[in-house]
Amino acid sequence: MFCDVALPVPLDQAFTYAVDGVTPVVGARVLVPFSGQRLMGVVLRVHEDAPTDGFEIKPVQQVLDDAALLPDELMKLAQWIASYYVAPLGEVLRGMLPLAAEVKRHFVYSIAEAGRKVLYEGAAKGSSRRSKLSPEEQNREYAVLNYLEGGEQAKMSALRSATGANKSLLEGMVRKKWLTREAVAEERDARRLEKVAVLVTDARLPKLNENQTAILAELAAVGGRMRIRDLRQTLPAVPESTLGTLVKRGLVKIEEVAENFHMGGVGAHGKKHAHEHALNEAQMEALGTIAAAMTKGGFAPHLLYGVTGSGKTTVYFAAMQRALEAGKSALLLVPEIGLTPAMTGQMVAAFGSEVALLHSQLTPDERAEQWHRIRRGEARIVVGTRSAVFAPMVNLGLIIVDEEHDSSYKQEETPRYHGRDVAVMRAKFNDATVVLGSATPSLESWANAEKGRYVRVEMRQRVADRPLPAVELVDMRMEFKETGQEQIFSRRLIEETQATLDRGEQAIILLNRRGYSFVVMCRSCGDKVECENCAISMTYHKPVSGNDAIAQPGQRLECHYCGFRRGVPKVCPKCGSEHLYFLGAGSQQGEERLQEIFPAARIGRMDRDTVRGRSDMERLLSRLHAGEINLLVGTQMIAKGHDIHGVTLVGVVGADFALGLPDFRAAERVFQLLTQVSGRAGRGDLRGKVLVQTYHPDHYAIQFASQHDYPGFVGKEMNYRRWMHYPPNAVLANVVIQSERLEEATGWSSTLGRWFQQTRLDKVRVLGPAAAPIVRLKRIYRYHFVLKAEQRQALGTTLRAMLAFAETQGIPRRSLVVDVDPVHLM
DNA sequence: AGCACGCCGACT
DNA sequence: GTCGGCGTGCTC
Repeated sequence: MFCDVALPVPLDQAFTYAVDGVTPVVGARVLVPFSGQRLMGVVLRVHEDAPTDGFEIKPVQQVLDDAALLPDELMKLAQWIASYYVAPLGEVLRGMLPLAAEVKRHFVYSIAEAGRKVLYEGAAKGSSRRSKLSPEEQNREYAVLNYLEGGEQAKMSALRSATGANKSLLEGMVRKKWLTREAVAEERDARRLEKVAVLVTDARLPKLNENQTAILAELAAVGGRMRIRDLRQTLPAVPESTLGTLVKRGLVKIEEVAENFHMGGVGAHGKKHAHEHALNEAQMEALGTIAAAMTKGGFAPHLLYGVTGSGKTTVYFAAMQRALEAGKSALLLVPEIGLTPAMTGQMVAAFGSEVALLHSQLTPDERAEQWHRIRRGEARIVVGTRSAVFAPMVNLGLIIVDEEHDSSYKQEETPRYHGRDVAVMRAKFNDATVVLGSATPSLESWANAEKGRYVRVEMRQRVADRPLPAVELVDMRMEFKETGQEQIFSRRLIEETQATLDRGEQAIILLNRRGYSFVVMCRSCGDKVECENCAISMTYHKPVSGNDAIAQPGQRLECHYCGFRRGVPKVCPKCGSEHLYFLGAGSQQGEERLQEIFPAARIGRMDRDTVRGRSDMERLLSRLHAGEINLLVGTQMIAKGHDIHGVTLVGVVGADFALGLPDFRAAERVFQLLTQVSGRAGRGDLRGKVLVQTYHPDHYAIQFASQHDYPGFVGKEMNYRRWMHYPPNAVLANVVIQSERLEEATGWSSTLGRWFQQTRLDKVRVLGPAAAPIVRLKRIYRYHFVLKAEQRQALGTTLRAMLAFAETQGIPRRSLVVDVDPVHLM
């Protein structure tokens, strides 16, 4: 018997192993030897076709699961992703399994012939005397040989604690052939165990003392079993030994079970049981459509277009509740869990222990634990970020993708999948209902609804008939003409902010750049201070003292792409001039200016420098809710779904700079950002107002956003996309050729360019090669092609052919990044 | 990717 | 003769 195994290596193929022992099933994990390593892979096929090629067939070392760990539909989904995104299946599967934590990989060492010789013939002879190693290290080597003399294998950690040997010492001994080394990998159960006291029901009750009775009564009261930890808390007066006595007398037994997940750090605050709130008419209608689809069963994709404040979340809750009532499970995808603590808090409040949270801040153990809870059917409501789309749901009935337009659903490393699109495919494989929700749907989803592929559900009104905020545009060109100077904040914005604060209301101001100044420029040569590793201007971060800003880089210039930091140069690094000046205001400078303008305001800042984790976000938001902050400045983080009732003014500064970027999605991005941030205003009883400072007041993205006219925007933007053959009216792939050596990157690019020209491509247009918009990133030079096709199939065929050709040219696979449906072309 | 293997130059 | 640093090529 043989089995084909997908391994987490960047190779587009499966590997065949012999099975001599337990035969694994498809979807089970196996441990196999691979190029001197031991890797965990997933079985794709079990068969009896002896491979014909001349390679050696190694045996499977261990079968880790006796049943398929990945259900059939997830295996299918993995195959689809591998094919659609042109990614190695093994890497796709690795991304699906959280179980990396459960396989420990390490080396074991044992003594070899030469090592014994050294040991027996003594220190005086042989090469060791001439060794460069210090006497101390030589002694360690002997200690290692001594330790292993009996012929046992030992792990590095054991050798380290016994002899003080480190890795390089052991590796050196392997090279001298004193030791042999073998890769091992073993499974471990990532779940923590905890002890549970279980009442033995059929035991005859002997005479008991008070404490013993108390324990038995407590156990009986809660149904016969209880965690020992809880028991101790409930009966603090009863000594610990009493339980032991009961066990000895056969009245209670102790079981070890996998510990239940502890909801660390998520307060179950927020509106309790939001799903029970009365829905308004539009919400009822939306719920009705979704629920009907669930009842009917089968694949049913929906686009829920609801303006900001229309109460989409409430509909999600109610729909998930319906799924539970129908005995199904439901999956809610959100862009970033840490940024919407209210949503997760409400989920936990509403569904309690049925909820599992999956997000990037879980440790591998916690992730594995959640995964198993879901797989066992204990958690039927799952809330998570992108990769939660692979949660091993039991009886999945509903998938909701909140803020489906959000670009954080796109994974920017292999496999470069889009969480929203995978969610739709998953729903298809699972015969489930899928709901894509947004106030600003992506053009792709909108087009799918127009074509009738998705059912469109609309909620055009805010809850409680609150009006959408009035939007006023401030023409910054006029502002400059009239004031004669370049200021961050216009007179109108200052005036309105003052009025808002005077009324005792709150204002938030979006300043969509981090740091203090995002460009340091030389007046003499015009060059900007660039990162050493990237073709990117460095951002100036002003040091602050004392206040609540958290992340303060020690060096003041920072590259936002690779993290490189340096001091502010005294003179221009290129021409030596002393005339360096700082351009462009970021959120940090915005905060400083606002404090100058409004000395009495209680200002908070929300950006990646002040918000690192969920707790920072929660603290800022609760201060805002409590009114401790009445003026909040921040980057687009502030636009994400927060429901702050006291905010009546939203200011937008410099959000339109993106319109100047060479990016076909620029208008869409700006429209989304303006709409989302405007949606933060007027969510309470008071009417909201939005002031947008812009240099492009006539641009359609700005105009339609100011009129809250999504359909108008889409109409215009769709024309442009059609005209230019951009998605959703064409399919796109970005192919980046990268190398640390410029000559390689350009050489390979022109090789591929020639191939594209010579090959008669079927209905695929190739643009390039050209320098990527960021031509150097983290020391790597980048060139790219953009491929456009009418038909997706033609695109896939071309990409695969290109990869095959690249292989014949000796272009390493990892130097080619294939991005299907890219969200940006950087 | 990650590992083995081999070649080279430096050092003893 | 030994050691460590890379470039290359392969992985069932």
